[in-house]
Amino acid sequence: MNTFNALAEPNRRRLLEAIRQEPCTVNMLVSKSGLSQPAVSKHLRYLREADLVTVKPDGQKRWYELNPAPLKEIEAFLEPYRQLLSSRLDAPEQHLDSMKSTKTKEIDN
Amino acid sequence: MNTFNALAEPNRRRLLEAIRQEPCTVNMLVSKSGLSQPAVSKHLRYLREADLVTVKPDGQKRWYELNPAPLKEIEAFLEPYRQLLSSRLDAPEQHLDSMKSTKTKEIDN
DNA sequence: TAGTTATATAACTATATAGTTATATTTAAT
DNA sequence: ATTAAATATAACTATATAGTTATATAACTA
Repeated sequence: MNTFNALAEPNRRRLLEAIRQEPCTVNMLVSKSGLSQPAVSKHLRYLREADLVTVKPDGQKRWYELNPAPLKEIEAFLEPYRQLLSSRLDAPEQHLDSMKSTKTKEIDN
Repeated sequence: MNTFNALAEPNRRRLLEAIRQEPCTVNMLVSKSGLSQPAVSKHLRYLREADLVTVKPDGQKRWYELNPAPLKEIEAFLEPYRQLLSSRLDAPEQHLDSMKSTKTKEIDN
């Protein structure tokens, strides 16, 4: 599981958010997320595979901690888009191509 | 298709990269990517659904252009990780006591 | 020792999706 | 009018994966 895929799943992002705030055991994450224990364990496996978390065994508990390093890849990907984001973006919603429900195709070329 | 999912697929990231550099027609993207035309069209559909690209019809051609706005969501997600990235990252592997200063540790089980 | 707790994993189901080939649709060219 | 070109989509296959329930494993506890 790579970084992008690991972040693609919303529950996984939430789990990572929880782990970012403080190291968590599986049961803590079960409580915080409302997911079943196997579901959490499975997500944690993917997060481990993506190297986004590390595990510290402590008796029966496993403390999951954040490893933000792989997020550099996302940062790197986003980097070239950043100036476009800041220049184009702050101007509120210029993209008038919302021809979602209308068939009026505002084509000008 | 949401932003995270749209970026999860490597070919789709490559297509977006190409479109970022210059507006592209489908055939241009087929050439650049080596994917089949239906595969490209399918990826473009997801990118459209994620609002990451817009289309400008021009005769039989469709010019696909970048809309970076949805990337703000990724930026927002990454934001809280950014200081961790810069501080922890260069120094390899010592994130043991990252919670001892301000965090209340609420171990409840 | 027996039972309980914490976590992981196996087996399964259901869904999403990346690719394919074939075809439809629209526009351009003859 | 035909034909060709550009693109989209349908139908299909194969794979990944998010969830489930049941079970395995290891560590604690009485």
